Amino acid sequence: MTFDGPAEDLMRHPGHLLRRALQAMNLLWDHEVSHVITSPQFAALNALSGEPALDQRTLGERISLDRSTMAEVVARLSARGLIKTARDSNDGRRKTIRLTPKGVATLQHLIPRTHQMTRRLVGALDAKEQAELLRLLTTVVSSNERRKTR
Amino acid sequence: MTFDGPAEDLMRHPGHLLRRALQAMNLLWDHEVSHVITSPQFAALNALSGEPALDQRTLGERISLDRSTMAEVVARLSARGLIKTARDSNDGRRKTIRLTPKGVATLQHLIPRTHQMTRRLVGALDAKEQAELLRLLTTVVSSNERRKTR
DNA sequence: CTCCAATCGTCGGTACACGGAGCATTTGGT
DNA sequence: ACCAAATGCTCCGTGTACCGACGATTGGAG
Repeated sequence: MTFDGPAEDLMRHPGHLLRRALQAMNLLWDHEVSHVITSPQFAALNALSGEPALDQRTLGERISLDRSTMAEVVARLSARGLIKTARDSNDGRRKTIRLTPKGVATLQHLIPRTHQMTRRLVGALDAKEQAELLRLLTTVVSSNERRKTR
Repeated sequence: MTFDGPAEDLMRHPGHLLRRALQAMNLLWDHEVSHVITSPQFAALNALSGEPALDQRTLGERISLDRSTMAEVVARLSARGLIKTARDSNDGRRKTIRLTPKGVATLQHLIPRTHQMTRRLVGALDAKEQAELLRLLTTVVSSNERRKTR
């Protein structure tokens, strides 16, 4: 028995393709959106624009980040002056997080760029295919929803 | 002007969905495949099964990892005794990498588990949709191929 | 044959991403 | 009112992932 190629063709593994696709997205993000604000940071700002004064854990649930990662992202956004944190007066355990005016401005500034980035990312697909990709990914994501965010 | 929700619906951003999908994949990987060998590590072993004695950089190109990350993955696989590295006698800069018997055995052992993991990941889609997802992701990945791996 | 540019690997720095342990605070059951 | 369980955040350890800089080595131009 000889080896003509790898044991598995990774190009047929959705997991591998997802990793590659996300790498491409991150690369495009740096070029087209910002090399300062990352996509998880953008997601956090965006979530706060709809629900101000979220506590850290809930914010993490909204954008699907665990506690540890959320803490780091919050620290960086805070250091950049895009958000402000405060202890919840009703619950001393919680940290409530709010956008600063600078955070709002940054978010508004980046939104068109994210659309441009998306166009480049999926530009090789026609409109129908783009919609289908969105639908399939949404199905995969929601069917694998995490039971519990530690 | 009031805010009824976030400025953007991230569920319509392919980039965000890719991140979520990859998170789901990684979670499944831990449960269904191995919490010791990660998916990039598996990819490396798999690539080596098809092309023994690759140098570190080329191995990275095969599975789409940059030199720094590849170095770390190689170090971990080496520490686990799954690969063996040696200086290339023809080119002192290069490190050639080979699977050990233990590496081959581990790869063979994990392959069925990766398929099981994939079934769970995309199980909510029918066969036709799974094939379509694979096709769309492949198109996105190849249309955003990196020009140069630093 | 001798430099010089290109190349390979390393290292340090930054940023996600997650689990587990630990601490403070809150809450629910009695 | 009290204490135990639950909860929110932090800290630590591990593992991708990438960039820029650096040293060693190679190979080609002159």
